Amino acid sequence: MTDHILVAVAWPYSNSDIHVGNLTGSYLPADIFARYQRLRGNQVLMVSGSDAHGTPITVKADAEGVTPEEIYQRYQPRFLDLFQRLGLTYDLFTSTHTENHFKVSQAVFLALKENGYLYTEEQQQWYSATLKKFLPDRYVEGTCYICGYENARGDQCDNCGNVLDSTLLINPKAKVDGSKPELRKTTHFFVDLAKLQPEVVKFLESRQSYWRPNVVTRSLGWIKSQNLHGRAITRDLDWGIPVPVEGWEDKRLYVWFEAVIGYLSAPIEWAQLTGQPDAWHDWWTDPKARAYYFIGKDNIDFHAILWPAELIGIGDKFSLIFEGKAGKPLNLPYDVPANEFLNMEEKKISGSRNWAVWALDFLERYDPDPLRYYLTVNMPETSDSNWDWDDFVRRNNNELVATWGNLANRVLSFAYRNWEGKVPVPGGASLRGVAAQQPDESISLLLEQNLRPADKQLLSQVEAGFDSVGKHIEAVKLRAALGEAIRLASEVNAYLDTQAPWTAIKTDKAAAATTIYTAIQAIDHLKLLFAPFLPHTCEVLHQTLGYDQPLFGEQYTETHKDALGEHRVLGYRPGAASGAWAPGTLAPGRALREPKPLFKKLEPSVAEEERARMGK
RNA sequence: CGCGGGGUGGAGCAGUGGCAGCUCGUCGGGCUCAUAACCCGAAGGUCGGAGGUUCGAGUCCUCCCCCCGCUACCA
Repeated sequence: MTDHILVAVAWPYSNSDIHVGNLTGSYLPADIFARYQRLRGNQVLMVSGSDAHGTPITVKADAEGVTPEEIYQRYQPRFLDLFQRLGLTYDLFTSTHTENHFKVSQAVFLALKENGYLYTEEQQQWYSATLKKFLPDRYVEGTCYICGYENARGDQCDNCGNVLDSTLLINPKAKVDGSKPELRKTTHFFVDLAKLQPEVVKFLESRQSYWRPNVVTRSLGWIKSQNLHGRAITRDLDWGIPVPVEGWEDKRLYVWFEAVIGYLSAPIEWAQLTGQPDAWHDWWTDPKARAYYFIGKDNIDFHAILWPAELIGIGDKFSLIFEGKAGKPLNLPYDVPANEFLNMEEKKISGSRNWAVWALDFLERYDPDPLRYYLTVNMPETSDSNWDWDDFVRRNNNELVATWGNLANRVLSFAYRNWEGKVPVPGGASLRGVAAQQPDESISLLLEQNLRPADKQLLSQVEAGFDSVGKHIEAVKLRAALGEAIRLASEVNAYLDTQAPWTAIKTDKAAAATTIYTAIQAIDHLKLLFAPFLPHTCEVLHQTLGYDQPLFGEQYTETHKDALGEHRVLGYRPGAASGAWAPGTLAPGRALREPKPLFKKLEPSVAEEERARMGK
């Protein structure tokens, strides 16, 4: 039975590079989960894209005197480059600045409107006569009406820290040209969250038994303490998605409302690009499909409350509006395994103050798998965690290199040297007498007759890992899952120490052959258990073990044109992917490729150098 | 104030009623195939504090203390 699994990953704002905190918060756990589900044989669709709209991008564009589009086009290729190098296997990583996303978002807006969940209301906002436009709160500065600080921002005072009502600012000035703005009335659409609240609460309560407490208790607590109230979903801007209502040409959909719709628009775009336009329904309207949203804790409200509210409000109207045929309701999130934050050397990561490890920069000096390893064993699954350079070096050297990398290296180089580059035959039968491609039955018989109790015991221990590691990944407990895999590697090291094939080979080569066969078989299993976490090195190991077909498929980038221009996307095609989450049987006599160490040991001085680089 | 998360041997964490565990580090020993890597053993904790429920409590209840978040174009 194969399941349809939507892996929905947080959409990065395309106004800044990605750092290790972003990675461990959402992108990396999503990829580990997706790779595991693919190995399990499930139908995975992992989607995301860059959030090209919203104030952060226009602020940066204005500061540099370029268009928001230019900002987005600058970061998009850097995202794609990073995700390929780190092996984040999005089936589609696109952007919100596509014709498809515009249409899907507008259809969602209209569905909510038709179902009676939207209403309009007048508010007052600052308007600049010189710029001839409304100013977002952040574009207005003035004197704080609470503490008297003269350079307070429209949305918050940096001096007293209070959140401000921008219309009360004293001596307001437009940030761009210093002109004095005036208050004008403007009308906006609001989504009636109060009306949706009972359904949202019901949805959250139905997930309470298995969601992380920091996600579900917090969301329920928040709703019950203050109740949901109407929230504006349009703004007076010119960058973004037009409001699909006559007379509203000067307004755009508010970015908080529109960006999450990417989880729906990206699967639709993916379906179109792969020539099966209806395929997105398998993940979105089949109630058996499960959707997992990988996000950081800052996004919990949007994914656990507001997005479900939008989906509930859409009802079954989306298909009717978007593709002109009656449809079914859209699936609500199955799980939202939000992570807490990763701190940097005990202090909060800050992109603007450059207190961060930038992912692309990191990959200039180190390999991707050690980064994936460290970020996984340190993943902030239950509380904030900490990036520490000493700890990075220690864990790389003492766990990744020593326990797992060294295990593969010591066994494979021993086998390669002593058995003519081949997998030894248990019981020590002559290599010439055993064809490398035997029928499975004769291999089973050979193993049954020649493996000793200790060998069989080790193999069944490691095979149990497919169950135990798998269960942890399914519950999105990735730290525990990887810890379990490392523990199993340690078991194999202990087994080797007991059997001491390096001694046996001098007196009883047959016994040594049985031991090394068993160890290689165990490594072949471990390779799969580690594969979701360490895909690059496991792929190399897979080849060293003599396989020709890769474990995973391949990533690619493409450029697509639509009415808005060009956008570059990242994709994934399974191709010759052959990995499966199940113990295989290693053929005795199979030719190995020359083994090389999978990981590099790092000098302890690395930690000092990296801290110096950060200016600490 | 309130709400949410967290407080477990030197460090980082797991553990929702039944002899307190894991990884790293430390100390001692073994091995020498391996990237001075691997294996075994030991020391080290009154599980933030106080009270309660129970035959039995990190684990449930009550109160208290401490840290983090709920504000930011800073994930």
